[in-house]
Amino acid sequence: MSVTLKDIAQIAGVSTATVSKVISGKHQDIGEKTIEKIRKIARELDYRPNSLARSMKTKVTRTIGLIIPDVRNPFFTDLARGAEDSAHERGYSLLFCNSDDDLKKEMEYIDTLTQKQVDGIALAASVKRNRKLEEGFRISVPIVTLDRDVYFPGVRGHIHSDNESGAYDAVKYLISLGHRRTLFLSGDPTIRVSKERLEGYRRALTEAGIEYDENLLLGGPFSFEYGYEAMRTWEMDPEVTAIFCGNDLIALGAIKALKERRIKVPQDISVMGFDDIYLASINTPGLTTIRQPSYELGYATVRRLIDVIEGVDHSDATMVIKLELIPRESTAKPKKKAALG
Amino acid sequence: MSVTLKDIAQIAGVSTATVSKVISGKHQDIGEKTIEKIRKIARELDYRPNSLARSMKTKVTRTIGLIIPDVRNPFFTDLARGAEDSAHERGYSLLFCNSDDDLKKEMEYIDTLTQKQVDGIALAASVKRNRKLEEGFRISVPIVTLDRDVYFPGVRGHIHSDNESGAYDAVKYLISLGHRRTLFLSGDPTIRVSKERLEGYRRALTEAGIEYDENLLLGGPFSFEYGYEAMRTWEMDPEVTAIFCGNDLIALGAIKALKERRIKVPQDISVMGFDDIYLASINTPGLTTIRQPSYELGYATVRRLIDVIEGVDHSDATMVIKLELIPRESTAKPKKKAALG
DNA sequence: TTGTACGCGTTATCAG
DNA sequence: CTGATAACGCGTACAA
Repeated sequence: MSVTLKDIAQIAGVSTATVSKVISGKHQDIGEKTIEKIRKIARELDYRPNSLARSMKTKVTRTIGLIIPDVRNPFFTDLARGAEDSAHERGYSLLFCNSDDDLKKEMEYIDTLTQKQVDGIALAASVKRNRKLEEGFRISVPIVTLDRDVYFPGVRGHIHSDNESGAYDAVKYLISLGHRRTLFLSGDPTIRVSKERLEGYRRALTEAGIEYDENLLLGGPFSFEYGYEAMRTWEMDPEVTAIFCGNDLIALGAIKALKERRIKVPQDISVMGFDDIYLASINTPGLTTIRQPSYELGYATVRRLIDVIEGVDHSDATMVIKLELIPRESTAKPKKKAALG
Repeated sequence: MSVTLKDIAQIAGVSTATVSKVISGKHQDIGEKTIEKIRKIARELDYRPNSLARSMKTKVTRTIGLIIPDVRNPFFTDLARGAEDSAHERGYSLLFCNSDDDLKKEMEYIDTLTQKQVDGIALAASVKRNRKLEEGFRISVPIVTLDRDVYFPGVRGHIHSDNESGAYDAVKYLISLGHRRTLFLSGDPTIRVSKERLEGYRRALTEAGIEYDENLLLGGPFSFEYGYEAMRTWEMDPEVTAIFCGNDLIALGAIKALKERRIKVPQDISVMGFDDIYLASINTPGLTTIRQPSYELGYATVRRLIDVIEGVDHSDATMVIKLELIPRESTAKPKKKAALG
């Protein structure tokens, strides 16, 4: 059995109230000698407060939940770390949940977290939503969502990247290099981030007076394997001189397939990614991409969440993160031949 | 305020004891009608048990801690996911902590976890240990350690990879291809895993009648950057036809530097890694490596931990995981020229 | 300056 | 079959 306040009180010959005050630093009105005595005993007995009991009284656990689809997705790896750092800095612990993009699992996690009395939840929601199901789901703790849309009632904040502008910048950059026909190898086209990126893609085209061609839109999972397969089986279009990918994994898969088909990147075709995961920088060629500050995203989300929890409420409920273009070696001007058709 | 047992009891006109029994399924001796009544009210009020209160009584939180150096290290990314899956399957939640290889931070985390009354801790300890400090550190919860040595008293199990054999297999494989001089680009040579891998390296050499040359041992951080720098500045030794790296990141860095120096992998020089992180498979060329099942390692560690917690004690206190060689394209027979000197 | 007493929400023990 | 009642460890009015 571990040592409790009562034990200390008994040994010191004082009441638990006194000990409690000393331990939790509220000893404005306790005698110097008693303070010292209690501290000494606590040290000797290696006393550790029981957070559970404390939380029962205070209604505060200093624990928050983080729900993400899968840490192994590099985007969420960094995000998770950012979230943990943010929590740790503010003295909170993080309960770690992988939902596998499964709404049911996600809701079960929310349930568990709620029962464990977390002070709040940072939710990178699963892709597949079910509006009906969600709207009937009662949540009693503050939630801040991240990167995806959620219909749970009671969401207290929303943080996401400016996907539209990011995609716009990407395609504009390709156009500025001289690319007129750019394949958009999107991720799952049904989810919001993909739609937003498509918007950006189209805006850049429109602005440059290039007509949108829906044959240049391909979509699939956000994975290396998808990018690889898509480009392995892709029917070459000699006028396409660039590929803009839904994320870096897709881009890296595409590059691998192109290599195998003896199509040189960037000499024959330029490739752009999205996210700027670590692999993007160490790949050969280095991948030109749109950097999503995923660490910062996780960090900011948890900071916001804790602000909400602690009542340091921010006025604006949703926060949009700006993205940045990182030029590397996977993009170049199209060859004259190709450009001329 | 959320609804409690008492609320339900009041409405149902029974005692909290009765409600408690029904809610937690211990109603062998409760009347059918009362059961139904209570269930109905609970449903209508959307009652959620308060885990904190429950844990206070039962002394069990069904929460465990996971301490790793950094999720962003790909090895630990998978390990973390394996750990979470394992915990989730058994109905446990996971408190997620990144120690940054800092013993002090690690001890602080252990402290917090203890106060939060976790049922146990899975610890992938930081590299830099301090025997003296550790041995004075009292820990009251079961700990299972993972991959690294720890001197905390009270450690209840230890799981690690068979590094020596892994390295032995790697070098033996290189030798079987015909390589006689293999550079060992180790990770931090002062830590145990590195020492074990060096042992394996030497054993393979000895067995093949090749003399160990300490000039062929280089060591540094387990990072891409280190591998890159080391090979960028390496003074070419034409007799060295293979490089065995302390982990995959080092290997990938080395390959990048070699590429820049116009040294072809594997034609001019073979490169082997260690770990088999995801990048190893998608890199070009695919990296021959020793697969450490990091997901499984995390999974097994948590399973063991929970077995200890629940008293399903295993007899053997330490478990060694076998490693597997994954041949890919970064290794080949040395060119005749080189082989002939 | 210190102590008393109660409550947080739950479970367990035992008596009815 | 059901219900008081006492814990669990701590914090906090309020009293002394």
